[in-house]
Amino acid sequence: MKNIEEYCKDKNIKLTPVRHKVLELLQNEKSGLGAYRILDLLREAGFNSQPPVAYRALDFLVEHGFVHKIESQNSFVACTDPGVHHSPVFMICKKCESVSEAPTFETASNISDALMATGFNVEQTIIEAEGVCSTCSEQ
Amino acid sequence: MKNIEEYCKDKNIKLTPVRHKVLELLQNEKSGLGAYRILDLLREAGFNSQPPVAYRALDFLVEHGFVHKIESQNSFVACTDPGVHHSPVFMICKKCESVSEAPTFETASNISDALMATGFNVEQTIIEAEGVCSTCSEQ
DNA sequence: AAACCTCATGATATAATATAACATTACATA
DNA sequence: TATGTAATGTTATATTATATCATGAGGTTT
Repeated sequence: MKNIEEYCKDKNIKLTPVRHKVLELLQNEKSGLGAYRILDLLREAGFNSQPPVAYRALDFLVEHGFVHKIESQNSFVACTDPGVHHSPVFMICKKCESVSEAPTFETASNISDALMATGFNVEQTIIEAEGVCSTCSEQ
Repeated sequence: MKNIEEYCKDKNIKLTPVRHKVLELLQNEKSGLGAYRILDLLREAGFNSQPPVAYRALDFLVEHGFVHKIESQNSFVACTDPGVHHSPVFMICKKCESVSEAPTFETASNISDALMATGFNVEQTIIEAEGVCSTCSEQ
């Protein structure tokens, strides 16, 4: 969080209270949070709680790479490596519902390369793996 | 389609009229279709048009691998290789909106392997690439 | 044939996710 | 001060998806 605050100050990006709060909420969660769950938590924290409030904050955070959207869940998670451009790969545990970002693999960019070779010009990849995390597997 | 019809007959899977129609609609489209767009098309074709009708048909088709869901669009596309178990990789063109299924790459299963190596037990992968297709790139 | 089971469909309502549109405020700076 | 830009407030509505209970269609058992 400190890093992000500095990054924003440096780049003159406005991490306003509501944006800061949403980011904080996401950083405190291992699972993805839906926009309306975030909205509830904002309300509890004393913020205005109309849907656009949450969606705007999320748009901002996603746009700046501080948060990722998990497409298969319509949920959001904090980025574990903000500021560094990357193609995230997510591991979604169906037992404990944790969502974790895999350390960047060559294989992620290999997919892009393979698709590029077919003539398709990749701009962004969405990669989400569903399964059981190591902790849950051990039990 | 013929193949799927035979496959269903063989396995005693019921490809009812509404399911058949939804599959046909998707096979005639290069883009993904949303459930409510499908619903409209069903209505035009004289079918009952309440939401559960479309969702049930889609659930069935997805379950049997005849159709895939495009998570980043909440849309659906016909599978280009039905009956064969695979981890699809989609290429989504943001110009012409076409969605095409990439020929199966080693790299898709490499991702699984790499994640498995970290202890995460992959059961399913969702891989969607956004960009510009070869046809649109040439223009 | 009657009773029964299972799966599919019909029908209504509502939940969950997301955005459009326009008004207002806050702050930087010309 | 006034003017521009970005952020926030506010209301309404669009879009996507599911819960629930009723009805029907087709086999299977007795």
